[in-house]
Amino acid sequence: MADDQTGVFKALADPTRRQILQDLRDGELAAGEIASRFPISGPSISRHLTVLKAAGLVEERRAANRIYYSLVEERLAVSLGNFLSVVCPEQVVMRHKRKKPSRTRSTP
Amino acid sequence: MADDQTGVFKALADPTRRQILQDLRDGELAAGEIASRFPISGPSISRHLTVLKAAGLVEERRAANRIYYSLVEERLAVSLGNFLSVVCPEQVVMRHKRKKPSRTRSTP
DNA sequence: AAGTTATGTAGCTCTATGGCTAAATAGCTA
DNA sequence: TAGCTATTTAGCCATAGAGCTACATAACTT
Repeated sequence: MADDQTGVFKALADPTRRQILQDLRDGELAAGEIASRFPISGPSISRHLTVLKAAGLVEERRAANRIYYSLVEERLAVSLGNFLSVVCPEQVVMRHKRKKPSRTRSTP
Repeated sequence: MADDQTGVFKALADPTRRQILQDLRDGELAAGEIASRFPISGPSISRHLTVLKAAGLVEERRAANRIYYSLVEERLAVSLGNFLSVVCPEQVVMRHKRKKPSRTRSTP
């Protein structure tokens, strides 16, 4: 994909893909489970998942027969957050999430 | 455009349009001034501006011969912010901007 | 091994997108 | 009015995008 940011925004430009991300908010789902939520064909969903994966917005985990997809929240937050902070820094605040806290204290 | 959100995300999917928004961050610019910053033709820029305007991300002001475009910051912040707050609410915080404070007190 | 389920890949079609040039419009300026 | 500048509109082309069906893979289940 062109640059990194373009990959993310292009991925988000499709309503089906945005809905997939939203569906993944509550936890991972197998490809088929995702497909069953939409009126379009399995292969089409498969391609949407490929696009999301290429953009780094989802990850896959293979187990048995299935392929489970899950949201990469930080990727999404960082991409959009970066753009927002450049174009309208006054209106949105990124909540910084430590990548690796030096010593894990009480991480709820 | 499909729904509102799709209009915004599709508009943002193009790097030239994102750069235009970024250029407008420092204040309004005439169409020609914008065009002169890119290696592509005037008419192409004009169409990009039409897309941004349709998405509600820029506004135009006509003065004399010129058409000045300016950023609609809130539109951008609210669209992306809404989506982010649905998909990964933990990571980004919208800074609420009062539309019309009933009585302006000490707004920190 | 054979069959079944879960997904992805190939290849086709149609529409949308983005770039270009040429021409139209709008509004100054002389 | 004639002409100049700024910008958009029209129309063309090439590429990308999204949907579909048919087929190929992968991995379980008998």
